Amino acid sequence: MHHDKENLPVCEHGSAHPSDQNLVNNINLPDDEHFFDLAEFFSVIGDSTRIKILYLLFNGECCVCDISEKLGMSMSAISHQLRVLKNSRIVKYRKVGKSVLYSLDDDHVKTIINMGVEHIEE
Amino acid sequence: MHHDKENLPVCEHGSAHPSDQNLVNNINLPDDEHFFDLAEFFSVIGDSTRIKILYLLFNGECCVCDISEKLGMSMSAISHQLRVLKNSRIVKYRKVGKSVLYSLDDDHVKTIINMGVEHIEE
DNA sequence: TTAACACTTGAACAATTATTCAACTATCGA
DNA sequence: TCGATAGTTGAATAATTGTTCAAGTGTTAA
Repeated sequence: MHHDKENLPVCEHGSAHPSDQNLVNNINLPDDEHFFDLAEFFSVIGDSTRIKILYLLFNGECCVCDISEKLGMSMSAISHQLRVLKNSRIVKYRKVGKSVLYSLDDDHVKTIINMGVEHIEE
Repeated sequence: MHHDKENLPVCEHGSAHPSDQNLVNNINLPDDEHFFDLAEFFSVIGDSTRIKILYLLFNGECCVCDISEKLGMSMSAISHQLRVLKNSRIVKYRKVGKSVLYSLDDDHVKTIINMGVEHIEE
């Protein structure tokens, strides 16, 4: 769809790959779905609002109202983002009276985000 | 800019927060810049094409041409994405003759991506 | 039952972004 | 020098996406 095989360049790997065994040609990639799912997971974390929400949830479960108040954003905006997090099974929820309490579904995410912090702080 | 404080709901935390010490109010958030940088880092990883490129680079340095060929995409598209990865200091490069060899700048990223794999595989 | 509250949802709009295309630089071999 | 190769870059386009707005659901207290 977005590419014509005939127009691809043919690299001769002159000085870069001196031997016959070209490393990159020996790699077989996992299927596209694997990369798509992986990219989707990281792009869900890759949003300021959603990272802030997760940061709040590091301290325990929290209702939509409190998150909204703390982040200074509308409940609608937060609710939309919580749905994205829920669909990726990063957060879960339970209903208590009028409130819906959200919490992390998995401690994994906390570890991954903390590694991200280490990277940007170099 | 995108929010009117007066319109925010005032949550009474009835059954959800029985005690006086409302947990969420005691959390003080890092500044926006911190979350912005963190989100940007994850969104750079959160793209199929860029994850594929990084996957190839897990095996060592590679020229733009080979990446382009292996992923079945134009050199221009790959070059654009390599720039994004370079700007986030996720990859580095060196020039050898006509080629430009890219490689991971940091083993950190490999670990983070592998943790992402663990998450999506549950 | 009524009103207020907590939250969700779909549509619309604005902003971001990935790829393509065309033009460009730089290096190498002849 | 000339042509071919490897790569970069800016503009344009199409697709995705975050927030707002308005209207909805369901629960609770009066």
